[in-house]
Amino acid sequence: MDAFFASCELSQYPELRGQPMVVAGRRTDSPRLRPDGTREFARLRDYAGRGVLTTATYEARALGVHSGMPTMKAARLAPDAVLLPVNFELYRRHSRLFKDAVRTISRVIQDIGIDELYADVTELADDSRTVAARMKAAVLEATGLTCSVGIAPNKLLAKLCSDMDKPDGITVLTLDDLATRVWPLPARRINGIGPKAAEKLASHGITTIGELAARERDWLVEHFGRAYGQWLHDASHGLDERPLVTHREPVSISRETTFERNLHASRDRIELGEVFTRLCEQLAADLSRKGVVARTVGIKLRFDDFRTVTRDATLPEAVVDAAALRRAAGTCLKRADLSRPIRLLGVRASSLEAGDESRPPPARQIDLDFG
DNA sequence: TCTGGGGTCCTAGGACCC
DNA sequence: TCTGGGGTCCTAGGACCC
Repeated sequence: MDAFFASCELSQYPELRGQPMVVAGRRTDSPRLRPDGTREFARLRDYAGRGVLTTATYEARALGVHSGMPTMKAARLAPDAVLLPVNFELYRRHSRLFKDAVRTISRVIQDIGIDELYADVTELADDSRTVAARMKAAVLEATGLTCSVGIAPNKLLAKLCSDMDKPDGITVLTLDDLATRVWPLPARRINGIGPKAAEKLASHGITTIGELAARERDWLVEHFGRAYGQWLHDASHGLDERPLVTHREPVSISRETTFERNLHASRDRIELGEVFTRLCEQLAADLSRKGVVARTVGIKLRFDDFRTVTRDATLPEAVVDAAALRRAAGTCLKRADLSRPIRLLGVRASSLEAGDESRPPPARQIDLDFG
C-alpha cells in the first residue's frame, strides 16, 4: 500500500490533503471539533514525549522529516506540520479490506505486515500487467486507496520491484532484466540486507547489487559466514526458492513500553511494579485471545544508555494468566542488574503451545462435581 | 529535548544425554 | 586416564523487517 497510515488518515480527514502531516505517538484528543464544525488539529510543535514518527507525508518529507525520526527532532524541523496520533483500528480496518480485495484475484496469499502481502499468481490466465491492474482496481474499489504491485518470478524480486514505480505503479520484472534493472541498485535494497550488512559490504567496496553479484560465492562465505554468504550470492543473482507461507502459528507474543521518564528500580519501585503488572495483564489477554499458552516467559529492559538486556525462563508447565506470567517474569527481573535508570520494560511469551480448549475452566468443573 | 512497538530468524555457548 | 561425537534444549544477544 502507498504511504499506508498517512493515506488511511487522509481518507478520514480529506482537508489535510496537500499539507505536511505526520503520524506519531499514542492516542490523544486531537483533532478537536470547533463550534463551526471544522476540525482543529494538533501541530508537531505541541508534541512532548519520547516517540518516533510512524509516518510522514511527502509534503512533510520535503521539510526533512521521515518515519523513524525522533518526534522531538521532527518538531524542530517542521513545527507547523499536522500531528495525528496513531490509529491502529483504522489501519487494521483498511488492511482487512485491502487483503480481502486481493484475495478476490488470487486465493494464495502470504501476509507480510499490515500493508503488504505476497500473492501467487502463477496459475492465473491473464498476463502479468492485467493481473496487477485487476488487483489495483479491486483494492481501490474496496478501500479508496492506491497500492503498488511488483510481479516477478519469486518473492525476493517481487518485493524488490514492488516499489520501483511508487506510488500507484506496476512493475514487471523477469530474470532477463537482472543486469539492466537490478544490478545498478544499492545492495541495501535487497530485503535482508540491513544497515549493518550494507556497511560491511561497503567496507569491501561493494555498494550495488551488481558488485555483490560479481563476488565469488566462496569469498562471500569467507567474509559473511556460510549461510548468509550463500544467501547474499543467490540474492544478488535474483535467486529465491522460498514458497509462499499461507498460514503460520505465532512464535512469540510480547508487550513493551517506553516510559515518559527513566525509572529507577528502587526509587520508582511502585510505578515500575504497576507498569509491570499492566504489561503482564495485556500479555495474558493477548495469549488467551490467540488461544495459546506459554512455556517460556521473558523480560526486556532498556537502560538510559540504550543498552538492552533480556532474561528468559522456561517453566515446567505452560502458563496463561497474568499472575503466573508476572511471577515468572519477576524471577527474570531478579536476574538482571538494575542499577542503571530504566527507559523501557517489556514482557514476552514464547515456546507457545495451543491452549487446551477441551478442558473446562475450574469453576465450571466444580459446578459439575456438585451438580 | 535523540532513538516506538511488535515481530522473525540466526548464532553461539553451556548443560545434558546417549 | 586426558578429555569423542552427535543431538536437543535453553539462554542471550543481535540483525533485520514492518
